[in-house]
Amino acid sequence: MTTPTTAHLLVVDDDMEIRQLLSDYLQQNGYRVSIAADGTAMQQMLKTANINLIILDIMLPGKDGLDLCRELRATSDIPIIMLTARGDDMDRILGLEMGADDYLPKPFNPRELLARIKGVLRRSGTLPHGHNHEINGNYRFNGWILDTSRRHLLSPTGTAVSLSSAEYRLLLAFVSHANRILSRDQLLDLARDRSSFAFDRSIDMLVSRLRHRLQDDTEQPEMIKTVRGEGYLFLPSVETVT
Amino acid sequence: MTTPTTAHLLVVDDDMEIRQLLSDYLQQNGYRVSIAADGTAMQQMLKTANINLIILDIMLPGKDGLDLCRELRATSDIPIIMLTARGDDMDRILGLEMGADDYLPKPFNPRELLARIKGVLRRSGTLPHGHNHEINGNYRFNGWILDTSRRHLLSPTGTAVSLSSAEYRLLLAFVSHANRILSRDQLLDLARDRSSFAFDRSIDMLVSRLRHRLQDDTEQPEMIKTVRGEGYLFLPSVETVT
DNA sequence: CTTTTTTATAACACTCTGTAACAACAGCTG
DNA sequence: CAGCTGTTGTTACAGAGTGTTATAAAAAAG
Repeated sequence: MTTPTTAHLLVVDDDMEIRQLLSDYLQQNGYRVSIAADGTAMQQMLKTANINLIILDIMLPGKDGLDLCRELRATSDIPIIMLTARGDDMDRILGLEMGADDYLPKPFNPRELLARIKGVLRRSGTLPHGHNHEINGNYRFNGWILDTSRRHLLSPTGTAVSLSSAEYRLLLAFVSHANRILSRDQLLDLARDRSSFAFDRSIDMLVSRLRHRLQDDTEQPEMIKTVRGEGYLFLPSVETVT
Repeated sequence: MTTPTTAHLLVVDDDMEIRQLLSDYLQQNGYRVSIAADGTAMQQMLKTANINLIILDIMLPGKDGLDLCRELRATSDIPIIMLTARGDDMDRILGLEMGADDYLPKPFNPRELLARIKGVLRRSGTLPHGHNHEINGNYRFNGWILDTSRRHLLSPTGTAVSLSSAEYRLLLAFVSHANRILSRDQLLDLARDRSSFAFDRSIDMLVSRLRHRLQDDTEQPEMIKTVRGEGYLFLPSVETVT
């Protein structure tokens, strides 16, 4: 590898040998690498280090990788590459759309892992980690502009649309997690006031109000699509503007 | 279920009633089933029969299920599904660490047990399974376009056709496994909501609804053809578009 | 040709979602 | 402080989505 990189990876696998092997290999290729044996160790690591990408084995003792992946997605946009056993039920896993950014069946060629890591980091724009509400600037989608400094929405025709504070937080959650199915619980985590413990159906109401602001049709949505039994999906491709 | 299988299961449970109930139910669903009341009977059975999968109650007189599981793992790779009391996460964790392949809390829906059995057998490489979904991109067939990022369908004339979630998942299963006969069970695995354990006949209904969306004639199908006794076949050649 | 098996679909039951209406509450104004 | 305004969660109910049952039609078997 010619280009130096400073990305910090976290390898989560219960097999010590694999953990060490991957860690060594990735370090040789210029990455900073931390390791964790299970979900709790992973959460611990995420608190103390600024992780750019997680490599997550789907088979883990206790909570499995799918659960962890879903939980992570509730609060974070850190890219995830899932490792699965070959011959495993990949169809099912992919169908679940847990929000992993890529999948790699074991056993794999280490160079392929490297390629995927590069690809995922490139696609994610190597965003800084953390909760969602940190970007200072504007988001643009379908001609609309969400102004995060003024907490303000501009329609494609340029007129200002006022948003209540809950509507703003919800829209921010959507634009910063676009093209991914978000469950009601995840949306509550992302959009609600810390102090409130709302019934998760209250998100429906908020979505309805936000759709109305965006003049989005429920039946043929251009922006917020309902995925029955799973949650909501923000369709437009979102551009961050500074 | 209709697909024949020759897997040989061993049910280990000290409760005679449960043993008999499970045995009957699993046999009705095409499995060969043997039973054992405790660890010694289990070991005896393993010597005399070629068992493909063990369903093991964690609560047993004498040596309990965890011990048996660990002993088995010392000498054998036979897949194990553990049955335990609901809500006991400790058991689940211990079971998985001891090498169980899956875990099912009692009381359970018998169909869920069937689903787990199928899943474990497939993962263990005993049964074949299909290829992978593409994660991103669109599919084109007969002029139709399935847009996976927006989860909707465009007709040859360019009009948007809305699909329900289940219809979308079924169509995705078809286009990503085109020109292959897919059994009802396979389609259920690929298309069902992960929390539901439906009868395989419910696929018929879904196919019927999807055909209607695609304006496909049942008698002279251009897309979804029925293969009597085997399942369904997606006829068009599918092109993946990015 | 009759019987049996399998499939297509209508009808139904049940679940999930959209939203109107209302209640509770906060902030503002006079 | 009363009264107004806007926000936000809850309740209620209509309507859409989905699995099951029932039944007729089609295909295979006898």
